Amino acid sequence: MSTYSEQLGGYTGTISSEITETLRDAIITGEISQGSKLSETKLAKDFDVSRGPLREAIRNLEGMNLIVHVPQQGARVVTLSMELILEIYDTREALESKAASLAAANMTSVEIDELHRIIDAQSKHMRDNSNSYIPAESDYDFHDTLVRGAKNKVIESALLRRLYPLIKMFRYQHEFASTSTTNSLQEHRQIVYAIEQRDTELAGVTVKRHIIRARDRIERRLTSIVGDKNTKRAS
Amino acid sequence: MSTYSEQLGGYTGTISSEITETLRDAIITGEISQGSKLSETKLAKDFDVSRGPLREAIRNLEGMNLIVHVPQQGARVVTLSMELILEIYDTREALESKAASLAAANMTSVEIDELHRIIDAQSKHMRDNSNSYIPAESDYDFHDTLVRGAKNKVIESALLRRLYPLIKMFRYQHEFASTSTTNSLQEHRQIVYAIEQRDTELAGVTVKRHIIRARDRIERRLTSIVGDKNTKRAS
DNA sequence: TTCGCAACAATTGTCGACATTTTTATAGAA
DNA sequence: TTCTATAAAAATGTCGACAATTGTTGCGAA
Repeated sequence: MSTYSEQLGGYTGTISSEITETLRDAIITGEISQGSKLSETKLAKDFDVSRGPLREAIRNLEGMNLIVHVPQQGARVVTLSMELILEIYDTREALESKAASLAAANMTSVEIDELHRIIDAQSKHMRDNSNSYIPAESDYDFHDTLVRGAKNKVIESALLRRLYPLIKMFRYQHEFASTSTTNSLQEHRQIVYAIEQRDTELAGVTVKRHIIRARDRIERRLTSIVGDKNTKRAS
Repeated sequence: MSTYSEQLGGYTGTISSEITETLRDAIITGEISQGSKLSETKLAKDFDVSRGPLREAIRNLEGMNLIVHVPQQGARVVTLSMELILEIYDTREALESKAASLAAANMTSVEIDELHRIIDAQSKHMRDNSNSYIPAESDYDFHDTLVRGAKNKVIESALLRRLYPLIKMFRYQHEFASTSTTNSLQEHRQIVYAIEQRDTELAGVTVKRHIIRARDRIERRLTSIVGDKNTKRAS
């Protein structure tokens, strides 16, 4: 649950760090709704702390792209428009496919074993609950491990710290919590295969396709609801 | 000079914003040296302000990846190891090639004209000062315009706000301020051509190659100085 | 000498109050 | 009614002081 907040943010002990995590979860789950204003004075009263740590927490959330802070106007929870979601997935496509290439070159055998364990668990889960979905947490585990395996701290923070929170927020609130079943698992297997072969190019294109497919599913699903907004797309 | 800080950060009037810009420039130029500690109390005295705005400024700089902040330990200026520089360029390769693809699809003709103007200026500059280098500012203008043309705010902030400051810092302090001459200009022309043709794929690979070449130049130059550290590479 | 512990100094975290700006509410004129 | 202008209210920005943690220094014991 608090996996990446401990490893990446390094939050320890401080009040602002606890508030950061609490607010983060509240935003991701939608308990604090999209677009709503985060009043410093009000939140300070709610948490019974001074405004100092609260401002720090807001800054932290801004670093996760979960809120947008406008000087002298305050902070608002990000609004997940369809346009933004697609932009996020385009960005993820670029970063995570590169991460996969690097992972194929740099992952240790121990880390590859970890990928196998995750996939096996997913496989078992689907045998047990026939034709079920991959649990969201397990899917995150897979991608987390993949990204960390790239051994590139810049890509890692761009993805795990700045992009994934938004993706989690979207999935949670749109009940995309479950990724599609058989196909995704098969794609995960292909990814691990490519990495195992140390085939950097194959790993890259396989992950790229994996994410493009997710993006397209989302686009189809959202357009069927929202109607036909103009969407831009390339490559 | 303060182009992107006004447009992206939206810093207006506040003390913390001014301090942010001052410190940013001091870090980029090396006036504050890499790895040095940023003491809140000391800096607050230097700027003659309280520690509040200063902490905000430090957070802003953290968002630009220019400093690393460790809770209960303070903030340090980032250290541009060769490893980090190469990671930055790998990340840039992934993001900016994608940005180019999107730009080929989404750029307006006005923006394409802007690219032409920049290139023409670079061309003129090289005719006038025979066999000179492209000025750093002009090179940034080109890439800024390209990235903005993608019409993807997520990629835009990842590049302009979080990655470019580091690149500027590196170039400035290593006197890479000037990019290589004839080749780079020719590559810029190829990029604009691909965008003009609305060829998303070509635009992507052209930019990718452009950045890979820059990365390789840096790697060769740094390894020749530092010696032979193990470097990882894929694709 | 080297290690460990205690007292001290320095730094970061937190707080409450004041200053300034933004927003809202109200009143008056077109 | 609608718009503008003014005043009140609320929110953010900033400050100085205190609390808690970290890092350092110096002494004494093994």
